[in-house]
Amino acid sequence: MLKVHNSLTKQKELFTPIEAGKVKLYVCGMTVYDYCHVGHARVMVVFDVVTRYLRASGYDVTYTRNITDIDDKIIARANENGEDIQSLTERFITEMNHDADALGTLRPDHEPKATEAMAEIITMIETLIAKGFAYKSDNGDVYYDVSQFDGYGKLSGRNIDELRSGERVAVNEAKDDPLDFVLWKAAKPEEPAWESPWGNGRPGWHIECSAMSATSFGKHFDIHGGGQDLQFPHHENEIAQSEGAHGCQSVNYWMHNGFVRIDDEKMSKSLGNFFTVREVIAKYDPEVVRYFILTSQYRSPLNYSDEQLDQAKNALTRYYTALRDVELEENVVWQDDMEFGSRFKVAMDDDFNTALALSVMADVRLALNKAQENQDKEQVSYFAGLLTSFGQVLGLFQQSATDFLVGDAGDEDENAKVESLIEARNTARADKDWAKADQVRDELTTMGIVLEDNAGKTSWRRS
RNA sequence: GGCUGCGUGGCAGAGUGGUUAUGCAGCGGACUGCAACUCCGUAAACGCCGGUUCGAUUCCGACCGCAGCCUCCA
Repeated sequence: MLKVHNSLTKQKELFTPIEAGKVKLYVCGMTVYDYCHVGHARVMVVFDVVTRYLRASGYDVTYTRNITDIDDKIIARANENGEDIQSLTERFITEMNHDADALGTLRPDHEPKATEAMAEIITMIETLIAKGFAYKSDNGDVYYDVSQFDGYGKLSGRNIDELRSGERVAVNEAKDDPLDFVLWKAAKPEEPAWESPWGNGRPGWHIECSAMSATSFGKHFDIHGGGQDLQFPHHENEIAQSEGAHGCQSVNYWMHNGFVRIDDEKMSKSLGNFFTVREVIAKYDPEVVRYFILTSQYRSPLNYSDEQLDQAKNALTRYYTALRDVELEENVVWQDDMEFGSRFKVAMDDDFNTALALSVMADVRLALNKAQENQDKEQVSYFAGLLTSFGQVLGLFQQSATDFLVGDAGDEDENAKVESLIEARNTARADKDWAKADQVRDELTTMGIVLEDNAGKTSWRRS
């Protein structure tokens, strides 16, 4: 029985889909004006695992993740670059896909773009105005009238009075109330604009998600996900829009993943303390990054550091070492495994507790290594199959052990050199010329090569 | 200031009212020519102070510390 932590109720709830066997999942994606950083990687990986696990649990999942391809920052960045907006956004969509693929995330089923949802956005704003939830102001902007929506604040756990007393609400003359938020922005000169009943302009940020999720799933869907920082105001506003326009509950389960931190501080663009995915995967195998993300429960903060990445790398190296040169049993179904499989299920059913699930995998690895020592071929291939079966759910072990340990993009010449040095060392060993053998090994160590002598065979990996 | 969450062994990170988390690192041993790999064993923790309880790291309260949101942010 899967339990999901629902931000709306602040507790874990039994997951029951609206339509039996089907899950409609919407996740807020990227604003495409820059490279993805590790925080974005976390959202992508977390909801990739959610999708994989729901599917493994027998649900037919439809996964929609939007792309914000028009907003203030995009316009600003395009101007800075002297670049066309569309060329900027297309460029970073390509880069995002590159990073997402490297991290081993499955593509969402739908990736709607804001600029391609203008008709739906405008229709929804018209509905909100018609129902008295929105008004056009003198400056041509259209605002949402927060006071008209009873449930405002129910997701982020605050009320209108509290918000009003907050010191940091910016004053904007055009609004009836400082808490009102923009649905449609009147065009300024030189800015991209779309025609609308309120004149040329472009949508506010929040409305696109309400429009696109409704287009994907209709008025009511199962899970809405995103980073914790979107809870307020973005998701709060989404609820106000969707429920205002449709007159019914929009989302059953809200899921928010925790932040990635650096030195106990949130990683964010505004603080400038972020690492992009591409700089990290230049140093570490992308799967190491993925493993690192899965070492903590998705709602907990995740502290980023080289030390943590090194730990993840060492752990993953041990898995791949166990899987190396093993003939694995195909089609092992982890759900059929009474011991490890059921423990894995308990872990994942408890709000996708990947940290606990990894500890089950560690036990499988131990069982695999022991079987290896006992030369029990059947057990070895079973546990190897089981391990990769778990790996399917977590998106791990998606490459060959050799590729991970040796590096698939390894330099051919260097690989040949390593092989010949190993051969020379083994000749020396056969002659019991230990000085020579050790000298060769030292040379390899200097090259960053680690040797492992096993059962008359020497394996190697890059350190 | 308001609201929310957190504080576990060297590091990371689960979990529980009374019994081993797990991983990385460490230590001892087996294996090895020596190592590495692997296995076996081992030590080490629940911020502080009260309360509830036969018993609390786990429940309750105060305190201290940290983080996040209240403004764009995954």
